[in-house]
Amino acid sequence: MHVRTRILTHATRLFAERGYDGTSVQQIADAVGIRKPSLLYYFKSKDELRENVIGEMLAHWNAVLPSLLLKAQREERFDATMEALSEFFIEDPDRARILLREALDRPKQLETLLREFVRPWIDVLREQLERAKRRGLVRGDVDPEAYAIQVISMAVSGTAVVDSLQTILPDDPVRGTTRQRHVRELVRMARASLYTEAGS
Amino acid sequence: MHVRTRILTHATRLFAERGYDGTSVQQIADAVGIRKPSLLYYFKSKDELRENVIGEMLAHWNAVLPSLLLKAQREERFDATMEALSEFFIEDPDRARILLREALDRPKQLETLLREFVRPWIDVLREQLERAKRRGLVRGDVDPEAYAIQVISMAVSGTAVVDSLQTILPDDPVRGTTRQRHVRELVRMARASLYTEAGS
DNA sequence: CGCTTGCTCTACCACTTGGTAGATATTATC
DNA sequence: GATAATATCTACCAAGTGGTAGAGCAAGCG
Repeated sequence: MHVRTRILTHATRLFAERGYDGTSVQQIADAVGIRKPSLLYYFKSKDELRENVIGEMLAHWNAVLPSLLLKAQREERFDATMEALSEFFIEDPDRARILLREALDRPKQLETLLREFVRPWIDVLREQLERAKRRGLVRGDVDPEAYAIQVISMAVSGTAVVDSLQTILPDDPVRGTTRQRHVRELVRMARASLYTEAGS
Repeated sequence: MHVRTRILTHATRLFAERGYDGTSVQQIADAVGIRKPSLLYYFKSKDELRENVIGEMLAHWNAVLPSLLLKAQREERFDATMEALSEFFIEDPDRARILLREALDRPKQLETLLREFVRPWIDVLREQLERAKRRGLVRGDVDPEAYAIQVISMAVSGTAVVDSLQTILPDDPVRGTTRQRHVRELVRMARASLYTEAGS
């Protein structure tokens, strides 16, 4: 694996764990096993490194999501769309943590990214839901954009903070682990609040 | 207003906005209008200041929540319990932002605080829901703890990141502002996914 | 008055921060 | 083998970090 990639891997992990301001270039260099100026040879500033970490995540988003979402669209299963969206974060909690940190630290910049990378898919989902409403499959009082945001919120923040949840949502012999209980309830709520009797 | 209080106010605002690592003692002192050593006369380290900021929030939690929650309990309206919990954060977004930052930065410490300040109320809620399930008012497949966490997640993270949401959830002449749409959908989802036909 | 207590300040400290200059290797190309 | 491009290093920098020492000063009290 090339040095540049190794830097991105460790930077992603550390930014997710301690945040941008909580991580020094020195610590990242140490983790990779190189000197600080060597790191700054590949990324000429700490900020450029951060942009590339986010860029990598978004590239993966664009590579993975479309096929999942289009499949859900063909099958007219709207909750599957939401599951696919959530799966992206549940699969790697660091993605959720970095996204959440960006939302807190740089809300304006994040808005620009959301416009480009998330908005189009929300539009697709809205059209699906409006059609399904007319056929009586989906509740009439659903606000599609707000619904999508709430489900993604649950997936992102739940995934990001799962480490603090053990006390409140303990492992249970019949209900499963903290994470299993968490995801199962997310899916249950998303479905139950979306479909009419006819639609479910 | 006394100096100590003013320090706490500005520290809360700045920690919420830029995070603990992203805020220097100097910046807080500047905001208050005093010199750095004066600040450190009241709080003998930056970490002690952080602990007091969190302590203030938890004190307010303990002062405000119990009456709201017990009222909801007497009326047997479980969704009102969740609304009361959410209201605490929606009322002041800084609370949500600081809580979320603590969850990301210090998950283990937060777990201890949750055990003391949140767990008891979750237990109250669970008993309410189990009773209501037996009477057929609440869906049998609800996982009470997981449900509570999901609703709080939606309130906290939604409130914390509302500044990034304008693009995806724009103001709408008929549906209202971003925040109104967001809260309305939260309440709708919480209710719709909780009650049976008989219970709603 | 003299003395203490509470508060705010100036001046300073050791250390870390992000970043640069420039020498030195390593590798590929002719 | 000479040369050029790529990569990694040592040594350094100015600025900022959290924190301390201790002087000054005002108010309250005997």
